[in-house]
Amino acid sequence: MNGEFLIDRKSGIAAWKQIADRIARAIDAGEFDATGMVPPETELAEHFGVNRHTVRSAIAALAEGGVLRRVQGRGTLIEKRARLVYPVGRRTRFSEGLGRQAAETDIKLLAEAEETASPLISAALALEAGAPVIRIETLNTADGVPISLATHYFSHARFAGIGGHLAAWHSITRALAEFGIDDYVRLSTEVTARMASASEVAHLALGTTPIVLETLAVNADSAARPIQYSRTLFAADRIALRLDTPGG
Amino acid sequence: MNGEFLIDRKSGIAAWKQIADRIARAIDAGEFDATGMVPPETELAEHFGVNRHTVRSAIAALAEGGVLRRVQGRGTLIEKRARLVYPVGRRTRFSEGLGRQAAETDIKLLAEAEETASPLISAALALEAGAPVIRIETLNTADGVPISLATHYFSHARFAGIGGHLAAWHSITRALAEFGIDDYVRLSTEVTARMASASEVAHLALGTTPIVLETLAVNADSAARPIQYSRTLFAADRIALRLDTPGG
DNA sequence: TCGAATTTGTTCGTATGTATT
DNA sequence: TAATACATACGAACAAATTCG
Repeated sequence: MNGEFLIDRKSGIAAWKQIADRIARAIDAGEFDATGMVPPETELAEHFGVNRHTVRSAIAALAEGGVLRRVQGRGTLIEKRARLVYPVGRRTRFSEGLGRQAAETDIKLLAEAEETASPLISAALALEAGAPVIRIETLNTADGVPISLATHYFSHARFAGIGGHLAAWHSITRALAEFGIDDYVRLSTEVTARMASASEVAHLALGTTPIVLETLAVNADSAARPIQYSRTLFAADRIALRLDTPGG
Repeated sequence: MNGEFLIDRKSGIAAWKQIADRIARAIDAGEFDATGMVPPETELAEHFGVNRHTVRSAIAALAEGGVLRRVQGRGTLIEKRARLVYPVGRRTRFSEGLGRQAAETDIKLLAEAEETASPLISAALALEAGAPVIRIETLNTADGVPISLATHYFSHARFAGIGGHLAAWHSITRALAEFGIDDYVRLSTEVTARMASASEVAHLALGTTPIVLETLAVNADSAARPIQYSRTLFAADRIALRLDTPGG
């Protein structure tokens, strides 16, 4: 947490917010692991070149978000939360991905709708332009904690009624199995990051840093025919994507 | 760009900033591709439920960042800039990755230092705890545009003086070749996202959304011995990572 | 070429929020 | 708690440039 760059007063971001973000990032980087607590308010105030009131506002916001806990007379303690690692590879499945990191994972169906495919989606699914597709929105959780928010597209001609199967099975893999898909593989994954919208913040229960990792992925059946196009949002402060590139 | 979620007045983020972010994201999603311009200020003001001045502040920030261009009497035009796709896989090399997307790439040495390895780095490089390592900071550009900011760690025992070679060759691959490394492969990559620090914003020339994709990667020689541990930051609004999952 | 409509640019003033002392 | 400075946001009016019939 270097002090060479102080607070930008014209950034459109309040000073307390900037300080809260930097404290959160320093915690994330493990800078206070030795003590398990944040430096005293007076010290932070001097470090950032602001008044102690401002530091207190920052800490209050972090305490509100469950990142810190203030104890009068002792200091400001860090509530620990490990970042989960989500493997992305040829056989990516939400239900298996987190493995031992979570006791129980769940996929909840948020919405289902029939649409005509946009050019992007029809290309990804190898459908004719404007072909009917099923859009499915899911919230994926691990031990009750929201992990990701996904939008899936399937060909309507081939997967009519998949929403019902998903709602029953709580598993994409099993819902696809109802249509004779015994196995599927991931063809491609593209990752970007951005600020979350207000509704995404709400669904993913994002805290002080509403940043999401956005993945665009295409899955194919064993005959290499594309069957699923998905856009998935991960809470960036809760999840790291891991790409394993073994073999050779 | 739905209007159901308006502006959060208690978020610590100024209204103009929130609007700027949302306009930027709508542009990114291609919502204004039909006209190539943003709706008129009065319309945006009504849409977001704010005064026209506030919208103007948002647009001013985006214009400053080169996202928009205002023309009196005509409207506010979108400056197009395609997002580059950076492939990440078993044979990831910056000099080759962007391929036809850029005419010329360059790696500039920013700093070199000798350090003792942290537990994380010594584990990644299969070194003894506290072994001396070389830390190298580079700025990687494509056609003059900053793409990524990287910190690389190498064993000092094996790669003493690599900084000089890197400065001379402007290529990690060639610098490693000076030490007899004919080929190397990537073992793993971990991707997260976060807000950029002020110095990172400066190096990467980030605009209104100072979000970076952070990758942690380990490269190994042909004998599968780890030789390089790197942390790389990509400008999230300029780069998408493509995770290659070969085989099957 | 004219003129109305549209859209951005500018300048007042006022009120509120944020941060410091 | 109170005084102060500055950034933010709103409202109204008008100016200047562009478009289009």
